[in-house]
Amino acid sequence: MADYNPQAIEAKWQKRWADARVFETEADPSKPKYYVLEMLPYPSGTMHMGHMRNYTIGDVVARVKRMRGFNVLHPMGWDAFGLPAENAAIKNNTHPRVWTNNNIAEFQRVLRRFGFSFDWRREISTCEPEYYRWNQWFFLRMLERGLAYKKKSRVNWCPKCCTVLANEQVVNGYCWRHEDTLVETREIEQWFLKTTAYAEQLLDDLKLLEGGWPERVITMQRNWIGKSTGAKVRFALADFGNNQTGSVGREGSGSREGKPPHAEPACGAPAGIKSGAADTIEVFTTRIDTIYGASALILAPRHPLVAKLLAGSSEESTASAKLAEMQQSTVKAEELETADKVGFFTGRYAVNPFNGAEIPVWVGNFVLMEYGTGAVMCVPAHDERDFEFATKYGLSIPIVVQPGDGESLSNDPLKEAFTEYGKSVNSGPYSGLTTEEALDRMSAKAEAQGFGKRETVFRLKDWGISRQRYWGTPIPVVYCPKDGMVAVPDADLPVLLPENVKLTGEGESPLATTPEFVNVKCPKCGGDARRETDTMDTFVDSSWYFYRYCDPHNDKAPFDKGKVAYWFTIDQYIGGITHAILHLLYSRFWCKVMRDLGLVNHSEPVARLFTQGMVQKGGVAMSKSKGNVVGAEEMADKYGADTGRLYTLFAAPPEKDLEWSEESIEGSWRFLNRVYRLVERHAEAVRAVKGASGAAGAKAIAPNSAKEKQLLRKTHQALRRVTQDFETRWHFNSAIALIMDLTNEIYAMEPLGEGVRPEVQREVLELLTLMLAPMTPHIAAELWEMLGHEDGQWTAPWPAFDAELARETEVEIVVQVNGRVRGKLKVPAGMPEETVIPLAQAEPSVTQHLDGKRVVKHIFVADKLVNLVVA
RNA sequence: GCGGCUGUGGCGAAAUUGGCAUACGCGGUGGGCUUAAAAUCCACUGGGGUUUUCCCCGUUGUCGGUUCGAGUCCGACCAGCCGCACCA
Repeated sequence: MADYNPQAIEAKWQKRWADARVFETEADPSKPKYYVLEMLPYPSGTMHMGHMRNYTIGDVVARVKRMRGFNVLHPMGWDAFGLPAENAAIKNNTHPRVWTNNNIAEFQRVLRRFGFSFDWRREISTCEPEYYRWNQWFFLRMLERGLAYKKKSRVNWCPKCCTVLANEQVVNGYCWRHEDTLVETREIEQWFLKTTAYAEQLLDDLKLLEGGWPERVITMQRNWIGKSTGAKVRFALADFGNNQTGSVGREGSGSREGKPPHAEPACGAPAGIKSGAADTIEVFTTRIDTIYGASALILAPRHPLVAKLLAGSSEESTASAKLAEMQQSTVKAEELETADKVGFFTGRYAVNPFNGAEIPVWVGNFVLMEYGTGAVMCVPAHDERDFEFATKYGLSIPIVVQPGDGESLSNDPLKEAFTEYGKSVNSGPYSGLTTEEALDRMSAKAEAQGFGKRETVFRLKDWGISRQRYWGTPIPVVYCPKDGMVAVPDADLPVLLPENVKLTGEGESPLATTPEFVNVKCPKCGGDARRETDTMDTFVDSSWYFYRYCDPHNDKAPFDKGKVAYWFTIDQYIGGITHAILHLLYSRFWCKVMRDLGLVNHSEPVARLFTQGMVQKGGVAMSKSKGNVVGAEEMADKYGADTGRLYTLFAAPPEKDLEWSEESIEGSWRFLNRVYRLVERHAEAVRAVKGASGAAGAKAIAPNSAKEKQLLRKTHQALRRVTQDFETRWHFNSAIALIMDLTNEIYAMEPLGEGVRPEVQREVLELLTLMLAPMTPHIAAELWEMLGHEDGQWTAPWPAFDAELARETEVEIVVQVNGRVRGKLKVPAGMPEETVIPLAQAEPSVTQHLDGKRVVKHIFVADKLVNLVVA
């Protein structure tokens, strides 16, 4: 009799699984498939129990599905490019590839020690040319279709990373990697992928994900894409080019009162509208219906027209200083939140194309250059921000919408903006229309007259993928003095990342200082040319990696279409909520591009997404930088992988954060020991039983004593509920509780030798180990073997529970009086209402509560409850 | 401000359709085994009573509603966490 020795058992079974190639799968259209995937890790630091939780959840799903007869694809790989490798390499004076591959080796060792059922033949590493050449290939396809383009633009720049960041990588104005580093803006030429070309689809297709993705993630994506439908409207500038107007001395005082409102012109553009772009200001609005209430136009401080407007204006001298201050104001999120609205009058006026009113043109710090047109019309009565601004600067606040429901707004004074829909008033010919009608007709008018058009704008921006660092995929483009920008031909891929590069971590891209990389012959003319030296954002790597798993060693194409068609879509994707926007949005974009390239036939890559909670210690997520990690390897050394797996499944439901507790983990360890001792105690008797085992598919065993009956009933009841917990809901913690409970029940019936035949013992103990198999596969396999099975447990299907054996023959019925429990009744199951009610009324503990009262009504729930309602 | 999630014992948590709240585990207390300890096995662990295989009371953040019956459904509020945030 040996004690439970997890280290020996785990090593033994991991070897058996590898030797028997249990987890290796091939596409096979004759079998139902199941693709379960955990987000690929970035190989850095040490693997801790936070990582392990993620893979454990996926592994349970993979193993259950395998037992259920599915052909399961469950791969693993490495998100191997990225800045930390480069920074570590600089610090340690080594090469990023060496650092990365060391980490990969360690990560792999730890994952193997936990017995995760990965098909390791499909392992990918994104920093290998056999992988990243396909990043380049995709890039070229996008370039051909205008989905990749280069443009000079104001970009986010992290001074610590020394590189550009995507909008998605800026968190509250700080770098996503450096919480303490403010992102700067710089004007740089860089490459973009046109995610905006798919904005509408990315938004619409979220509907396909409902039910399969967490509502929260769908909402975050919807907000991020940020669709607004409205109209762009051009306002002509009044008197522009002539600074001798009567505007002096009337700054900021709303529209010019002296002029009578223009009558709606019968046809053609209102007076003053010219088609030239230089003297018009275009605004974007979702509420064109409120345009008669506009009392100013407000431009973003960085709006290109501002300087022109100020030149020679009456306000030039004072405004220029204010403008300069505004333009370099902070990007810090916390300060932006609380910042006051500030602005100044430009000295210029614009003409409202609907009524000809001249309204002042202002500059305001709250108007964003990045959204819409960088200019807004200020309608203080019907927009909160405009209201605040107008109140502060004394702009007029005309009411042009009244609430539909009787109560009407009045201007003496208006206390807050009315931003809802209602009825138009003071809006010329549109007065009396509902907001919806006014929106429609006024948009039509603007289009007919040519001074505006309906437009949809998105908050989503194109994805900036250029990075001025070394450790990433080279962008396959060459610049030739004669031919200009030339795409590298497919046949020349991959553009290899050179190995001998001086890494300084400063300023320029390291590739730019590597002549043997930069200097190249032009693919078109053969003359001297220079390579692009930017590398790709690593989110490119992870945008399509899960396709590569289907066909990881293909050197003719990113993947075989047939293989992908078999395995996709991903049935279950598992990862942290941190990737709710970045990775998942880019992946969805990539999928749609691939679909339009004819490579795949679906629009969404991931059918179901599960976001697991984090593992915390001391209330904060485990991370190396916080110094609160529980290393996965220490865990395996101390308790074994099975205990680690069991505990992370048991301590909290998978979607919830889990606070690590060294004390609680002892409970999981004790339980596995308890199961081990139980099986070991009866293994010899069980092995002596001849004939096929029940769990292996033979007919369920018939009990021939009360004790056997009870034991089998408890076992099959547990099996029924555990099956449900695995299949219909992911309640691993309650599944484990049920198995613990069953174990306790069996202990309470010891000695089993008295009154329980060995074949019944076998049935019960086999089912126990099969229920544990997906969660703690090593000990389950060992116990399975101890029970006399020589083939590995991996061939055993998930057992079916026997409804007949699970059926309760005697039930306890709760008797309530006026909803309060007053007694209990032990009766045979299935007893009818007319029999139970008199019994309930006769129950001594109940009669005292009926005492002299009349039962006016009774409720009967079969086998469960009686409620006597008394007056 | 907007959107979402979560509030259950000393702690982590359970409770499929509204039907015995607190399963399972941790921690705690007591006991068996042992020369002793560890390990292990057993019992108890919301409060109170007592005739202890029994009774009473309380209880799921707060207040109200629906219902024979609410942790669960509805409404309002409070607290905490997360996401978005001048998006025109």
